[in-house]
Amino acid sequence: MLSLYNTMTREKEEFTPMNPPFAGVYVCGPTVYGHSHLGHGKSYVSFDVLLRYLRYLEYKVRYVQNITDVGHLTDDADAGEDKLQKQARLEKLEPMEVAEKYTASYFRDMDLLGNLRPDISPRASGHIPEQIELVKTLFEKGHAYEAGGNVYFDVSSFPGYGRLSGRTADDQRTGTRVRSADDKRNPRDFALWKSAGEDHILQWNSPWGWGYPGWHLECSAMAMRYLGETIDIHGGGLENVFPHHECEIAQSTAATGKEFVRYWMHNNMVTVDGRKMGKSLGNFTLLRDLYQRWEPMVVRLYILRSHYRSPLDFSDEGLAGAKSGLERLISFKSRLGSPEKGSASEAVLDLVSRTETDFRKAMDDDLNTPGALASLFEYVRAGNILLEGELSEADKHQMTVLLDTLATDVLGVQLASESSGGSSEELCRILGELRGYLRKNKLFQEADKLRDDLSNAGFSVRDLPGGASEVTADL
RNA sequence: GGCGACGUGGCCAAGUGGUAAGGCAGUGGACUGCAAAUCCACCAUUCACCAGUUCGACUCUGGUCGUCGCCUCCA
Repeated sequence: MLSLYNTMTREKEEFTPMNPPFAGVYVCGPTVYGHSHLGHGKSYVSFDVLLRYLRYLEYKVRYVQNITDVGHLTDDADAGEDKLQKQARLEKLEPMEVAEKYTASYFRDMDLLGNLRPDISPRASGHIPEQIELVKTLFEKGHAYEAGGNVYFDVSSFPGYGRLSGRTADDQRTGTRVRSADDKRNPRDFALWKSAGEDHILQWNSPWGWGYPGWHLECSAMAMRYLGETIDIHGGGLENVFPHHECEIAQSTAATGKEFVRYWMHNNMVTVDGRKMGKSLGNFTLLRDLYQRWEPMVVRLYILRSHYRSPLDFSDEGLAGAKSGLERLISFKSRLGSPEKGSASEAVLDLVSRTETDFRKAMDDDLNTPGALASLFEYVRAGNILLEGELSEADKHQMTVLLDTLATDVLGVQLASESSGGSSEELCRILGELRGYLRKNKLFQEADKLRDDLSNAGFSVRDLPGGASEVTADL
């Protein structure tokens, strides 16, 4: 039974969707004004694993993840320039060109990391009518007011405000670091709709004049549009608990009178030397840069080696460890080969079922991926021992199926060495034969030179029992 | 100041009442023409520190120290 840590209750709770087998998942997506960094990677890998595991458990999941292309301001939620517009100015592009550019970049980086595409990736700018409707509803129900062309949510009208983040009314040092907009009745009130000046390119007409939606609004509007008024799981980064998710709860619940989200999930940060990796500190590493030095699957495994609710401290040592681990998994997979299906032996059946049980036990416990990986590595060792002896094709097939299911389908760790696909695979075979021939004829000097040359070119050589050699591309 | 999280071997990281998973690195051995891969063995009497509860605590309670996050935008 899968249990998930719910930020709202601060407890692990058994997960049961509202309408099984269907499950609705909404995850806060990126604001597309820059390339993705490792922090985005950790976040979206974490939720990708959630999705994959839910599907493995045979839930019919609809996964919605927004693309924020409007309304996210550079300062606090009520002031400053639109991030897209600012980036557009810097790059001398249209704001929507910026959005397209970085949306494409985001998907490219996530595809490489092995994240499945969301079922729906709604753009905030494409859902302005839904957002306006939501504001109208809040108006009608007495939760919103207009001031100076702006529309604000009246936090005092919603008693549940602060429950998710544990913040009560007087907690915040308002007015010190946050300069409140003058026309708000209460500093805690947040913008639903902002009136736009002439210099604001991204604007739409509304009952309150030309303007643009507040940042928090889009997630409520789009989540409810595609997943209904109550959604099963809503995920996002820890830093969004307050104010973003708190505001989402307020505006959604106030509008519908129904519970907005049943399980709130938040993933922890990537840190660098113990400090949060983030745009403001400027200490972020772009995924596209990381990929120059490490295979995307190494990065994915690196992320999976820590729990999603723990911080992940960025280090080359960690990445190197992940790389060795990935090589071990790949090597095991390649030892198994591509065997024919059949009926497996009891020993293998036993190992397979034991592994799957351990794996599921870890995953059921709030997606404990380090524990799940441990079960996989134990499986690899046991499997390697079995491979030393006689194994039937059916046995190998059974073991391959399990490895593919757990490592690749559920954890999303691709074990095929794609870089050596196609014609280079053929070349590797020929070079392997050559080394085997040289060794058989005791031409060790030549054989070793071939190995060294291949090594320098990024290929590994492995001599197999029986005199043949195998050449594979390094990660 | 308020809210919250965390502190486990050289590094990373599970475990939350019954006496420390797993990975990486390292050491020794088997195998090998030599390597690599693989396998075997070794690698925390101890879980920041101090009290307390308990037959028993890494695990519960209280305190101390340390680190970090949120309270402005950030996954």
